[in-house]
Amino acid sequence: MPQSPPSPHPSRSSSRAEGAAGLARELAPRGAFPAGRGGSLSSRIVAEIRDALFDKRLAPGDFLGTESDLATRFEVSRIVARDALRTLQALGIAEIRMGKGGGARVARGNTALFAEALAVQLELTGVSAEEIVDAQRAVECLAAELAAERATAAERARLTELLAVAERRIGDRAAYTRACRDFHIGIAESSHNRVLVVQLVSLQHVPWPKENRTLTPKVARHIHEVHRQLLALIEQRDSGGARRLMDEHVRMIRARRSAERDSKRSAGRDGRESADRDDRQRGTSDPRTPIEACC
Amino acid sequence: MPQSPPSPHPSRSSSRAEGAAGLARELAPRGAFPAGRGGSLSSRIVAEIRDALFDKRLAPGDFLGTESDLATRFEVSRIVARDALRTLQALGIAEIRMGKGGGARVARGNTALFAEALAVQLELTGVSAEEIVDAQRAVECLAAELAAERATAAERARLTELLAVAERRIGDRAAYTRACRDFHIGIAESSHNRVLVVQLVSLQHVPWPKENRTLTPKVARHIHEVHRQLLALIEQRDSGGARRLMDEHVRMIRARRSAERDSKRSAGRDGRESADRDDRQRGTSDPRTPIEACC
DNA sequence: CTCCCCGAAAAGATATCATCTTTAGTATCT
DNA sequence: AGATACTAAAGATGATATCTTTTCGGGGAG
Repeated sequence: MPQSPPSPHPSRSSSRAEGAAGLARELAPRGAFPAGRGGSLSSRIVAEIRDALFDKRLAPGDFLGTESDLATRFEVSRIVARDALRTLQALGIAEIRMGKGGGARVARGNTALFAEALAVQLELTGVSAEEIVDAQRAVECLAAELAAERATAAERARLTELLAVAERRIGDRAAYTRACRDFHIGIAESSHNRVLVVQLVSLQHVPWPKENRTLTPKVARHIHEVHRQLLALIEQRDSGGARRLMDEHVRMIRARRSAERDSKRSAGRDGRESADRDDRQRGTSDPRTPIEACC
Repeated sequence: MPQSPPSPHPSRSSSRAEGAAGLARELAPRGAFPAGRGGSLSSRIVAEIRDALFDKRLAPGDFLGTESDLATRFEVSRIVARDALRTLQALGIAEIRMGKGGGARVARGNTALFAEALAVQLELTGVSAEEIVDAQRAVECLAAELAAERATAAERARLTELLAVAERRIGDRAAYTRACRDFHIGIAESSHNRVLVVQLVSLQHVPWPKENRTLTPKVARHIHEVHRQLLALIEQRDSGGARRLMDEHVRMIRARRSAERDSKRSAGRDGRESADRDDRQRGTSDPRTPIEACC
């Protein structure tokens, strides 16, 4: 049944032909699992491809083959290859396209996907809002410190722009919260450390976007002032000062959140303002107050 | 140490019957996607279950059903249910068991799985060792600070024990590195912040364990002395001091790693370096210098 | 240049067999 | 009679084969 998998079009789509040709020797099942050491067939394919990635025999953008290709290459059925691709896709390793010229390719880094993975894990672990905000403090303090040391002129200009955008949003709670979050992420990006960016985005992804009730215009103006000072410290390359101010800033956010949570709890069920559509049967002592994206 | 907030042991069979019954009404496809808003059928099932998790209609340990159950409930074929379960499994949301009484259940938080997901993303993004160590600094500094504030007597005793174990391992590089890593993780656990623990474990999972050439007994004794001081500061509840010392400690680790990397490069024989076509970020730096678990 | 058609490939469905795992039940030994 | 060990059945995933449907891309006709 296998209908000539190799060498479809030697001339056109060079990247694809080249990638597929390379894979034929790079990705072939090495050692030919004799008495199958591990679990399922699909998990072996996943392990094989992941190892190839870590060994740099695969790089983002490389063509992995179609379902049929992989099935032929690993001598399994198409469903097994499909299972493996589903897993690789969920892990963010593979991107799959339908239709002619489609197939699986090694994905580029996908921050959003990873952020969701972290969110899931934190949810499953059942962490509290305080734990998340504290971790945010860890990440953002260092981000501010490094941004002060390393931000380029272009990045400083961008932060200035983000700050100006946020100022215009004061008054609109949702919009200001978003602008505020973008400013914080901009600082993380200016740190030239992508790990910090990923961690920060993840943590801000955990709490679903919600209304921020204590974010009055007065509070927003105070936050804006702090952000202005923060940017000034970064422009002065005062890494210690930026770090301290950010520390204080996030501590304040934490305190406001805790207060908000407590007031909500004590206020009880007076006005049915919570847009939660169903009262959770499980939630007697919900440890997880929904918190907002940034400020 | 706090693990699994609710649901200690749901006594299996009851949990299953009850869970399945509950799901019948909790997890049924709501709204009946008329003209399906997006994506494949399996991705809708995944989204449905993930949303149920974030909405707290599902909790770790809940029974999700067998492949056939899901196929029936969502009115799709078993293949689609299977695809969805593959994805949920890869995302760490579901655990799947074979055999009688098997099926899919909502997973407990799985740090190892998540750590690997982070490793994959960092690999795909192509981050440098420096970025990782810097992020480690962010996490560990706050961990030390919070540990000083919150560590219980039992946790302080455990740290003392871990330190003693490490001292006995001086001389054996691999064993000392492991013991050292355990001490650092112990500090993170003493912070009572599971997010920090997850982040730290993830970052230490990224670089695969390797030899640490500059970890001579002399260096190890110096590290041990720093650790001893760190523990003393934690026992004195000097959070600021603990944070500063940890900061300095990780900076030193970073410096040692960079020096190691540089010496390796200058002494290095060739390198099939240029084979990588996409020149990674930030100039030259060899993107993945193998770095060690902890010290 | 646009529209339509065709082919490649994933998405989905159905049927069937293989394998694993738990449970129950029986037989045997003490 | 009771405890242990072996065996069989049931329930579930794992895997294969063979289809139809949907989606995407490209090339050709108007």
